[in-house]
Amino acid sequence: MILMTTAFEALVEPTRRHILDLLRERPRLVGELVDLLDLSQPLISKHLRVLREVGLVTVRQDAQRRWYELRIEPLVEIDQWLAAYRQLLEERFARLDTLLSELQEKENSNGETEAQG
Amino acid sequence: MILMTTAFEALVEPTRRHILDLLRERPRLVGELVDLLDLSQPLISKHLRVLREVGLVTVRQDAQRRWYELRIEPLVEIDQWLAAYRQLLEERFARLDTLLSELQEKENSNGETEAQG
DNA sequence: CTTAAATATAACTTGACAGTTATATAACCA
DNA sequence: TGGTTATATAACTGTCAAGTTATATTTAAG
Repeated sequence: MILMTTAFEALVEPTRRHILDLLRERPRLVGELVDLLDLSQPLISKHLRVLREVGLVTVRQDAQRRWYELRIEPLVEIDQWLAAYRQLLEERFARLDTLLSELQEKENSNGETEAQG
Repeated sequence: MILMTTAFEALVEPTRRHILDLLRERPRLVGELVDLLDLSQPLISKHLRVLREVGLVTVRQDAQRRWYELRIEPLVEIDQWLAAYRQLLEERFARLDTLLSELQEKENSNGETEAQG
Protein backbone atom coordinates (compact mmCIF):
# COMPACT_ATOMS: atom_id res chain seq x y z
CA MET A 1 0.00 0.00 0.00
CA ILE A 2 1.20 3.47 -0.84
CA LEU A 3 1.62 5.84 2.07
CA MET A 4 1.81 9.47 1.00
CA THR A 5 1.95 11.93 3.80
CA THR A 6 1.61 15.33 2.19
CA ALA A 7 -0.14 16.94 -0.74
CA PHE A 8 3.27 18.05 -1.97
CA GLU A 9 4.44 14.48 -2.29
CA ALA A 10 1.19 13.44 -3.95
CA LEU A 11 1.62 16.14 -6.57
CA VAL A 12 5.08 15.08 -7.67
CA GLU A 13 3.49 12.54 -9.93
CA PRO A 14 2.60 14.29 -13.21
CA THR A 15 -0.36 11.98 -13.78
CA ARG A 16 -1.88 13.05 -10.50
CA ARG A 17 -1.46 16.72 -11.39
CA HIS A 18 -3.14 15.91 -14.68
CA ILE A 19 -6.03 14.23 -12.86
CA LEU A 20 -6.49 17.32 -10.69
CA ASP A 21 -6.45 19.52 -13.76
CA LEU A 22 -9.25 17.42 -15.25
CA LEU A 23 -11.23 17.55 -12.02
CA ARG A 24 -10.96 21.31 -11.96
CA GLU A 25 -13.47 21.41 -14.78
CA ARG A 26 -16.01 19.10 -13.13
CA PRO A 27 -16.30 15.86 -11.13
CA ARG A 28 -15.43 12.76 -13.13
CA LEU A 29 -15.96 9.03 -13.10
CA VAL A 30 -12.95 6.73 -12.87
CA GLY A 31 -13.74 5.46 -16.35
CA GLU A 32 -13.67 8.95 -17.80
CA LEU A 33 -10.22 9.54 -16.37
CA VAL A 34 -9.06 6.19 -17.72
CA ASP A 35 -10.21 7.21 -21.20
CA LEU A 36 -8.89 10.75 -21.03
CA LEU A 37 -5.47 9.79 -19.68
CA ASP A 38 -5.17 6.52 -21.59
CA LEU A 39 -3.86 4.60 -18.62
CA SER A 40 -4.94 1.33 -17.05
CA GLN A 41 -7.95 1.40 -14.74
CA PRO A 42 -6.07 -0.04 -11.74
CA LEU A 43 -3.41 2.61 -12.12
CA ILE A 44 -5.95 5.42 -12.15
CA SER A 45 -7.65 3.90 -9.11
CA LYS A 46 -4.31 3.81 -7.32
CA HIS A 47 -3.60 7.43 -8.11
CA LEU A 48 -7.08 8.41 -6.98
CA ARG A 49 -6.52 6.60 -3.74
CA VAL A 50 -3.36 8.59 -3.09
CA LEU A 51 -5.20 11.82 -3.87
CA ARG A 52 -7.98 10.77 -1.53
CA GLU A 53 -5.53 9.99 1.25
CA VAL A 54 -4.04 13.47 1.16
CA GLY A 55 -7.50 15.04 0.87
CA LEU A 56 -7.16 16.40 -2.64
CA VAL A 57 -10.28 14.60 -3.87
CA THR A 58 -13.51 13.28 -2.42
CA VAL A 59 -15.71 10.48 -3.74
CA ARG A 60 -19.46 10.28 -4.14
CA GLN A 61 -20.90 6.87 -4.86
CA ASP A 62 -23.63 6.51 -7.49
CA ALA A 63 -24.54 2.83 -7.96
CA GLN A 64 -21.36 1.14 -9.26
CA ARG A 65 -19.97 4.47 -10.27
CA ARG A 66 -17.76 6.79 -8.25
CA TRP A 67 -17.68 10.50 -8.89
CA TYR A 68 -14.35 12.01 -7.95
CA GLU A 69 -14.37 15.65 -7.03
CA LEU A 70 -11.57 18.15 -6.47
CA ARG A 71 -10.81 19.51 -3.01
CA ILE A 72 -8.41 22.42 -3.14
CA GLU A 73 -7.90 23.00 0.56
CA PRO A 74 -4.66 20.97 0.86
CA LEU A 75 -3.11 23.18 -1.81
CA VAL A 76 -3.15 26.06 0.63
CA GLU A 77 -0.18 24.58 2.45
CA ILE A 78 1.89 24.45 -0.73
CA ASP A 79 0.78 27.91 -1.63
CA GLN A 80 1.95 29.13 1.74
CA TRP A 81 5.34 27.46 1.32
CA LEU A 82 5.66 29.20 -2.02
CA ALA A 83 4.53 32.51 -0.56
CA ALA A 84 7.93 33.23 0.98
CA TYR A 85 9.56 32.80 -2.43
CA ARG A 86 6.86 34.79 -4.16
CA GLN A 87 7.73 37.59 -1.81
CA LEU A 88 11.38 37.36 -2.88
CA LEU A 89 10.31 37.60 -6.50
CA GLU A 90 8.16 40.62 -5.76
CA GLU A 91 10.94 42.33 -3.86
CA ARG A 92 13.22 41.74 -6.80
CA PHE A 93 10.67 43.28 -9.15
CA ALA A 94 10.25 46.17 -6.76
CA ARG A 95 14.00 46.78 -6.78
CA LEU A 96 14.01 46.56 -10.56
CA ASP A 97 11.17 49.06 -10.67
CA THR A 98 13.06 51.42 -8.39
CA LEU A 99 16.17 51.06 -10.52
CA LEU A 100 14.23 51.77 -13.68
CA SER A 101 12.55 54.78 -12.13
CA GLU A 102 15.89 56.13 -11.05
CA LEU A 103 17.33 55.61 -14.52
CA GLN A 104 14.27 57.25 -15.99
CA GLU A 105 14.65 60.22 -13.67
CA LYS A 106 18.32 60.59 -14.48
CA GLU A 107 17.59 60.44 -18.20
CA ASN A 108 14.88 63.03 -17.78
CA SER A 109 17.06 65.42 -15.85
CA ASN A 110 19.87 64.82 -18.35
CA GLY A 111 17.42 65.56 -21.11
CA GLU A 112 16.43 68.76 -19.36
CA THR A 113 20.06 69.73 -18.88
CA GLU A 114 20.80 69.02 -22.51
CA ALA A 115 17.69 70.89 -23.58
CA GLN A 116 18.72 73.75 -21.39
CA GLY A 117 22.37 73.61 -22.55
CA MET B 1 23.22 9.63 -12.12
CA ILE B 2 20.02 11.26 -11.00
CA LEU B 3 17.86 12.67 -13.76
CA MET B 4 15.31 15.16 -12.47
CA THR B 5 13.41 17.00 -15.12
CA THR B 6 11.32 19.60 -13.30
CA ALA B 7 11.56 21.83 -10.27
CA PHE B 8 8.39 20.22 -9.00
CA GLU B 9 10.03 16.82 -8.95
CA ALA B 10 13.15 18.21 -7.32
CA LEU B 11 11.05 19.66 -4.52
CA VAL B 12 9.46 16.37 -3.51
CA GLU B 13 12.41 15.70 -1.30
CA PRO B 14 11.87 17.48 2.03
CA THR B 15 15.62 17.90 2.52
CA ARG B 16 15.84 19.84 -0.72
CA ARG B 17 12.98 22.11 0.34
CA HIS B 18 14.86 22.60 3.59
CA ILE B 19 18.03 23.52 1.71
CA LEU B 20 16.13 26.10 -0.31
CA ASP B 21 14.65 27.52 2.88
CA LEU B 22 18.17 27.94 4.26
CA LEU B 23 19.38 29.55 1.05
CA ARG B 24 16.53 32.03 1.20
CA GLU B 25 18.37 33.75 4.00
CA ARG B 26 21.74 33.97 2.22
CA PRO B 27 24.16 31.94 0.09
CA ARG B 28 25.78 29.05 1.92
CA LEU B 29 28.79 26.77 1.67
CA VAL B 30 28.26 23.04 1.31
CA GLY B 31 29.84 22.55 4.71
CA GLU B 32 27.38 24.93 6.35
CA LEU B 33 24.47 22.98 4.95
CA VAL B 34 26.04 19.74 6.13
CA ASP B 35 26.28 21.14 9.66
CA LEU B 36 22.84 22.73 9.68
CA LEU B 37 21.03 19.69 8.30
CA ASP B 38 23.20 17.11 10.03
CA LEU B 39 23.50 14.94 6.95
CA SER B 40 26.51 13.44 5.21
CA GLN B 41 28.51 15.69 2.89
CA PRO B 42 28.07 13.46 -0.17
CA LEU B 43 24.32 13.44 0.35
CA ILE B 44 24.16 17.22 0.53
CA SER B 45 26.33 17.46 -2.57
CA LYS B 46 23.95 15.13 -4.39
CA HIS B 47 20.93 17.16 -3.40
CA LEU B 48 22.69 20.34 -4.48
CA ARG B 49 23.43 18.77 -7.81
CA VAL B 50 19.76 18.00 -8.36
CA LEU B 51 18.84 21.55 -7.40
CA ARG B 52 21.50 22.85 -9.80
CA GLU B 53 20.19 20.69 -12.62
CA VAL B 54 16.70 22.12 -12.35
CA GLY B 55 18.06 25.64 -11.97
CA LEU B 56 16.99 26.22 -8.38
CA VAL B 57 20.52 27.09 -7.24
CA THR B 58 23.69 28.48 -8.76
CA VAL B 59 27.26 27.99 -7.58
CA ARG B 60 30.07 30.45 -7.17
CA GLN B 61 33.52 29.03 -6.64
CA ASP B 62 35.83 30.61 -4.06
CA ALA B 63 39.08 28.63 -3.81
CA GLN B 64 38.08 25.16 -2.60
CA ARG B 65 34.76 26.49 -1.40
CA ARG B 66 31.49 26.65 -3.28
CA TRP B 67 28.85 29.20 -2.44
CA TYR B 68 25.38 27.96 -3.31
CA GLU B 69 22.80 30.60 -4.02
CA LEU B 70 19.03 30.43 -4.45
CA ARG B 71 17.44 31.00 -7.84
CA ILE B 72 13.70 31.41 -7.57
CA GLU B 73 12.82 31.59 -11.25
CA PRO B 74 11.92 27.89 -11.64
CA LEU B 75 9.36 28.31 -8.87
CA VAL B 76 7.35 30.54 -11.15
CA GLU B 77 6.18 27.50 -13.09
CA ILE B 78 4.84 25.86 -9.96
CA ASP B 79 3.27 29.10 -8.87
CA GLN B 80 1.53 29.35 -12.22
CA TRP B 81 0.23 25.80 -11.95
CA LEU B 82 -1.14 26.68 -8.53
CA ALA B 83 -2.64 29.92 -9.81
CA ALA B 84 -5.61 28.18 -11.39
CA TYR B 85 -6.43 26.57 -8.06
CA ARG B 86 -5.85 29.77 -6.15
CA GLN B 87 -8.45 31.32 -8.41
CA LEU B 88 -10.92 28.57 -7.46
CA LEU B 89 -10.28 29.31 -3.80
CA GLU B 90 -10.83 33.01 -4.33
CA GLU B 91 -14.04 32.42 -6.25
CA ARG B 92 -15.25 30.28 -3.40
CA PHE B 93 -14.44 33.03 -0.91
CA ALA B 94 -16.14 35.53 -3.15
CA ARG B 95 -19.31 33.41 -3.22
CA LEU B 96 -19.12 33.06 0.52
CA ASP B 97 -18.79 36.82 0.83
CA THR B 98 -21.80 37.34 -1.41
CA LEU B 99 -23.81 34.84 0.61
CA LEU B 100 -22.86 36.50 3.86
CA SER B 101 -23.74 39.93 2.50
CA GLU B 102 -27.12 38.66 1.36
CA LEU B 103 -27.79 37.12 4.75
CA GLN B 104 -26.72 40.35 6.40
CA GLU B 105 -29.07 42.35 4.20
CA LYS B 106 -31.97 40.02 4.89
CA GLU B 107 -31.37 40.23 8.60
CA ASN B 108 -31.24 43.97 8.42
CA SER B 109 -34.52 44.29 6.50
CA ASN B 110 -36.11 41.75 8.84
CA GLY B 111 -34.97 43.85 11.73
CA GLU B 112 -36.53 46.93 10.15
CA THR B 113 -39.80 45.09 9.48
CA GLU B 114 -39.89 43.83 13.05
CA ALA B 115 -39.11 47.25 14.36
CA GLN B 116 -41.86 48.69 12.23
CA GLY B 117 -44.38 45.90 13.12
C1' DC C 1 -30.37 -15.62 -10.74
C1' DT C 2 -26.99 -14.93 -14.05
C1' DT C 3 -24.33 -11.72 -16.50
C1' DA C 4 -22.20 -7.43 -17.39
C1' DA C 5 -20.36 -2.96 -15.93
C1' DA C 6 -17.62 -0.09 -12.87
C1' DT C 7 -14.28 0.12 -9.59
C1' DA C 8 -11.09 -1.53 -5.99
C1' DT C 9 -7.54 -4.42 -4.42
C1' DA C 10 -3.85 -8.00 -4.12
C1' DA C 11 0.39 -9.75 -5.73
C1' DC C 12 4.11 -9.01 -8.31
C1' DT C 13 7.97 -6.74 -11.15
C1' DT C 14 10.90 -3.14 -12.16
C1' DG C 15 13.24 1.06 -11.90
C1' DA C 16 14.69 5.00 -9.64
C1' DC C 17 16.20 7.57 -5.93
C1' DA C 18 17.93 8.31 -0.98
C1' DG C 19 21.59 7.31 1.64
C1' DT C 20 26.31 5.16 2.65
C1' DT C 21 31.32 4.32 2.12
C1' DA C 22 35.28 5.02 -0.22
C1' DT C 23 37.84 7.65 -3.39
C1' DA C 24 38.95 11.46 -6.65
C1' DT C 25 39.81 16.31 -7.50
C1' DA C 26 41.29 20.74 -6.63
C1' DA C 27 43.09 24.55 -4.15
C1' DC C 28 45.25 26.36 -0.22
C1' DC C 29 49.07 26.25 3.29
C1' DA C 30 53.34 25.08 5.78
C1' DT D 1 56.48 19.16 -2.03
C1' DG D 2 53.41 17.07 1.24
C1' DG D 3 49.51 17.56 3.84
C1' DT D 4 45.08 19.46 4.76
C1' DT D 5 40.55 21.39 3.61
C1' DA D 6 36.39 21.51 0.84
C1' DT D 7 33.67 19.39 -2.36
C1' DA D 8 32.40 16.10 -6.01
C1' DT D 9 31.82 11.60 -7.73
C1' DA D 10 31.68 6.48 -8.19
C1' DA D 11 29.91 2.24 -6.71
C1' DC D 12 26.87 0.03 -4.08
C1' DT D 13 22.54 -1.17 -1.19
C1' DG D 14 17.87 -0.97 0.28
C1' DT D 15 13.48 0.82 -0.10
C1' DC D 16 9.47 2.43 -2.11
C1' DA D 17 6.39 3.68 -5.58
C1' DA D 18 4.75 3.22 -10.50
C1' DG D 19 2.84 0.16 -13.44
C1' DT D 20 0.95 -4.57 -14.80
C1' DT D 21 -2.04 -8.66 -14.50
C1' DA D 22 -5.40 -11.10 -12.34
C1' DT D 23 -9.09 -11.19 -9.20
C1' DA D 24 -12.58 -9.49 -5.83
C1' DT D 25 -16.55 -6.58 -4.88
C1' DT D 26 -20.61 -4.23 -5.74
C1' DT D 27 -24.58 -2.96 -8.24
C1' DA D 28 -27.48 -2.72 -12.17
C1' DA D 29 -29.84 -5.11 -16.00
C1' DG D 30 -31.91 -8.80 -18.36
